[in-house]
Parts: sequence; structure tokens; C-alpha cells
Amino acid sequence: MVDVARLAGVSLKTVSRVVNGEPHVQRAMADRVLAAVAELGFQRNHMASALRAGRASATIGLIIEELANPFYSTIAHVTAEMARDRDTLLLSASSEEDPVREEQLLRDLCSRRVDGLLVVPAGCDHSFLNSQVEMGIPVVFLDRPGTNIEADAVLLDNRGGARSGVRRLVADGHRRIGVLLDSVDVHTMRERLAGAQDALADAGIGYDGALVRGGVRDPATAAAAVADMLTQPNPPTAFLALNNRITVGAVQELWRRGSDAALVGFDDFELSHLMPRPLTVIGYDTRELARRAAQLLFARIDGDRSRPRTVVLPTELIERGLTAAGATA
Amino acid sequence: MVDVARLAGVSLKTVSRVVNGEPHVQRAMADRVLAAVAELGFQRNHMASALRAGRASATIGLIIEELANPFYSTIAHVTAEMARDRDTLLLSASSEEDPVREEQLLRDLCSRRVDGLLVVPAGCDHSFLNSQVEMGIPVVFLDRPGTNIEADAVLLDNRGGARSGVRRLVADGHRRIGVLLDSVDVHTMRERLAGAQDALADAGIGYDGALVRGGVRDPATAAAAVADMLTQPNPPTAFLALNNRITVGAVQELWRRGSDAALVGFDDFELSHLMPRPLTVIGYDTRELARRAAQLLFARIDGDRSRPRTVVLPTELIERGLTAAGATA
DNA sequence: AAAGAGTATGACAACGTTGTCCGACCGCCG
DNA sequence: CGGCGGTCGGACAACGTTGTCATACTCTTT
Repeated sequence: MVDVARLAGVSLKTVSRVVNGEPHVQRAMADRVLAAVAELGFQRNHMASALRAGRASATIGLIIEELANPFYSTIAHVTAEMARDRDTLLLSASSEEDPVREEQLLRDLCSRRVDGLLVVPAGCDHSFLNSQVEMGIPVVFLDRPGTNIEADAVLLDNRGGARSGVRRLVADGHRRIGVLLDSVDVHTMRERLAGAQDALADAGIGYDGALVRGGVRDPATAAAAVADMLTQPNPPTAFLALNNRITVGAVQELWRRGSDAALVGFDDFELSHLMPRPLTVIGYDTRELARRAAQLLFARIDGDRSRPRTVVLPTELIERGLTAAGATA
Repeated sequence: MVDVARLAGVSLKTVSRVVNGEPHVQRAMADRVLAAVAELGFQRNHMASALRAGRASATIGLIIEELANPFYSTIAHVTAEMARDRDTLLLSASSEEDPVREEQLLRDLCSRRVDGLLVVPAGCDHSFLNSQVEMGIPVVFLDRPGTNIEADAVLLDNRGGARSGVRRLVADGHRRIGVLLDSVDVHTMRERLAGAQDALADAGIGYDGALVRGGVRDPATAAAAVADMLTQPNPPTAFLALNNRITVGAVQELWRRGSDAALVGFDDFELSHLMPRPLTVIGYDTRELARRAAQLLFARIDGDRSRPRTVVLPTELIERGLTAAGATA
């Protein structure tokens, strides 16, 4: 910028004015400055500019579990789009479900003075964010609530969704329903499991530990779990898969075996309607989830100081497959 | 930082030293400083720090077409992971295939002094990046080459891939092969189409314009195009879908009609093996694509000044479905 | 014609940090 | 006891930008 000023024969401040489109600069002078800018390929240093004014960095931070997962990449996309409408860019990072890493990333984002944080939390203690919030970096949690911190959160009705799925299976005559889940350490899994148990309790069906399988991390494990449960005495006549990876594995295994066990999966996914057997899923609007979270965050950034809110978005039972207890019953 | 210094009763510089872990600070003093840091919740301002030293911002910029698309989100994920190993964060944005927007985003990223740029180009002129490259912001193009700029690029063997797909169909006895593509404005589409024509020429099969359908933007359009082509006189006995969205639409329509036309799709995708009919696809390693691009970029950031390289990664024909010309032939 | 109002430009400090340098203090040796 | 090398702390400038204020000039008004 000094060089531009020298080349144009004007003061530093005049260059600043021209670059920022401030008024009160003569046409001829502005043209001279612009010519110099073009000749030197000058580009305003956004960092210095933000620093000077103590101004916003026009950046928001997004922490998710894994960017390559369609659920999270949809969130990233929607928030990036909404950020762009405010000339804000998105600094995104994956925690890989690692609390330590999550904290590192969050601290890093804070030290870069992002205008706000969107977090799908993996950790179990976010108290260290309290000071940041006080110092003006608002935080909104997505999909799971933060812990030890009062902050906005946008969640799904996981419990209600699972409940409606199981209620449906029960209505169709199923009494032995296998539930496949990842880890109970994850908030959403706990909620979904609780919802399933709610529905069973509603129907007066007792809890059978043998029908709940945890630690199902991927499609392969899911397939194995299904295979195993089906070969036990008194096998389930229906399955509830508590996330989409599990659903995929279960579909594959049921289809492979030609089993007519019913299946309801939590999470809709892109090609679910093209699966080899029709599939009933508990769906929701991922884009809306992200949209609401981003709206909350931007409101906070714009100075909203009202009490933290928790928004719970509904789920919807998308009935595609036949779930009725069939010939095997 | 001034506050910390005051609270700890030391000078500004001492705080800086402690925060940066520089040597030559007495233990007692360091502890006092750390206590003050903790009490005030101080966090070093990364922007000011980078500004001062003219140092790297520990940020790289990624421009892709659309973050929600699994192909691009995989790229984003891999590059973010590699960046993290260097304590670098990823600033990502979607161009939505809009050249104007792409240029805006790129300029914005440059003004934030990112350490480097990874770009899946949508625009048709990247000459404006030349000055940035000269000024030390290296650029690596992914999936498609940049235009009017000498820069590294990591590409796929689109032409070879399409060629091998069509060669396979020809070997199986097909003579009328419908080709479905998005827009010829996109580099990859042109290359893939050229590859298909190569294979036809190799086999001595003349070009028939009626067998090539452009402007197929999504699964629905693809389905319509397939339906239309199959109802023409002398319909194709096989299809080549030039991207995965098209493939999905084509699968769906062929399956719906119970057609036994063969299908080869460019791009593998997550649940392709679970499609209602087995599917032969032209696959490649998206992660490797991103990995190589990031490697090139980091080498440049670390000072590699050798001539720009173009890396072309191989594709692979993944034969799952039967492609033989069947009863309809 | 003088005063006032407004416009155009520039000098300077400041944002939060760190590199450079200088001085203070320590213990040690001659 | 004076000087010397080493360690530690601090004053100051600088990174690139912009807000504040002062100044010089132009034009209008009485």
C-alpha cells in the first residue's frame, strides 16, 4: 500500500480511501491510485484490515465429525452458503469424534478470532468455551447439545423419531425388534435408543437385552450383527437401525439372506429409495437443521443477547417398505 | 496481552515470550504470567501474530463446485486432514460452477493471505491468479486444469476411462451406444465424450449424433433422456452415463422399464453395489486425487520452485453388471 | 470582502503481536 | 573488589491497515 501511494504520488490514507470506496476523493486522484493498484497488483490485506478496526474477521468456524460424511457435508454446504450472503467464509475442520482434537480445533479457531462457531460436539465438556462466549465469540451447537455451557443448540427429535419408528413396527405386529446402534457414548444414539424403549414400553413389551446390539460402527459390523441375531433362537422379526451406515449394512444382509424381517432405519440417505428392498426410514431435514443453526449464530453475531435457545426439529417417518410381520411370524 | 502483562507485573515482551515458549524466562515469572493468562482467559491473536512476522496464516483455501457433493466433500476432507498435520486450517467455499463467483471467492481468499489455493476450476480464465502466484500464493488445480495460467494440476484420465468403458461395451457386441452427459462446457465432460468417441472410432463405428444427449443435469433429466432414446426407432442397446448423477437416473429408468440395455457409468459412488441392477462403473481414487494435489501444494508452500507439473491419475473399469448385448440385440 | 460551510488531502496513532536491541543483574574469576 | 560473560527483562519499532484530527482549499453567503 505504501508502494501504491508512492507510485501514485499520494498519501497512504488516500489509497486507503480509494481502496475502500470512501467518498471525498477527486476523480483524477482516484484514477491515478487505481492505475497504481492495477500496476502493482495490490490487494488489500484482510487480516491487517480486520486487526486495525478490531473488526470482525468475516469468518465463521465449523467443527463437525467428518467432512466426508454426507450429513456433515450438507451442513457445511448450507452454512457456507448462508455465510456467503454475509461475505463471510467458512473455516471448517473435522473432529473425528475426538474430544481432545475438538478442543484443539476450537481453540485454534478462537485464536483466529472467528466471528462465531458452529459445533457438532464430540467432547463431553465445553466449559472452556464459556470465556470465549463472554469475549464475544458466540457458539451454536448442532445435532447434539454442548456440555457445561449455556449456548444455543439446534437438535433433532431423535427420541420421538425412534419412538415413531418402533411404534410403527409394533403396530404391524412385531414383538421382537432388534435394535442396532453405534456407541451409547454418543448423545444421539442414547436418545434414539431411549425413544425405541419408550415405544416398547408404551406397547407393554418388556426389555430384552439380547435384542440390543451396540458398537455397530459400520455397514460390515451391522451385517454381521444382523446375521448373528437372526441365527439365535427366537430371532427378531424386525430391526431398527439407529443410523444410516447401520441401515445400509442391515439392508444388505437381509437382502443377501432373502430374509423378510422388517427394517426401519434412522436417517434417510441419498439413494435409499433405490435399495434392493424398499426401506422405511426416519428422515429429517438436514438442510433445515443447518439453516436454523446458522440463523441463530448470525443473530448472535449481530448482537442478539437473549437467553440461549434450544430448537428441536421434527423427524418424519417415511414409509416405503412393507413392515408388516409376514409369513415368518 | 497488555492486561496480562499488567496483572503479572511484567512487560509485554515477557508475556509474548512465555506464550510462545521462548527460552530465557525465569520459572517463577513464567508461572506468574501463565496464572494471569489463565485468569484473564487470554488467547493469542493469530491474525496479529501472523501480520507482525509477515508469516504464513496457517490457512489454505479450497474452491470446489459444491461442498454437499460427495466427490467434493471427500476432497475437502482429505485436504483438511493433510492440512491439519501442518497445523493449517481449511477455508472452503463452493463456486457453484459460477465463474464470476469463483473469481470473487479466489480474490477474497487471496486478500486473506492464505498460504495456498486448491481449486476445482469453474471459470475459463484464471490469468488473474498469475500475479498472486508471483506474490507467493501457490495454486494447484484439481480435477480440471486451470486456464491461462501455468500451475500444477492433478487430473483424472477421463478420456482413457470413458474409452475403456465404451471399449468394453463394444467388445460385448454393442453397436448403438447412447451417451448421456451434462454440459460440454465442462472440461471433464468434453474429455469423457472424446474418450467415448475414441473407442467408437477404434471399433470403426460411425458417429451418430442422435446417440449423444447433452444437458443432462440431474437424475430426473437422465431418466427422461433414457426413456426418450429407448422409444426412438433403432434405440441404443447400451448407455454410457458420464457422471454419477446421470448414472443414478439411468439405472432407475432402465430398472423401471425392465429394460435389459447395458449401462456403464462414469464415477463410482457409495452405494453403487446396492443398486437394483448390477452396475459397471468407471471408478477412480478420489482420495488419492486430493492427496496428490495437497502434496503438490504443500511442496510449493515449502518453497518448491520447479516447473509446474500435471499429474494424471488412472481410472479403473469396475465390472459388476452384465454388459453383454442380450436378447434385444 | 470577510466569514462560514463544505470538500479534499495528509499526518499520525493505533490495532495486537513479535524481532531487535539494550541494559540490568547474577555469579565468577583475576 | 573490579571486570566479564551470561542470563533475563523491557523499551521500541514494525507488520499493513484505518479512524481521528488537522489543514488547505473552494465555493457560497451576507
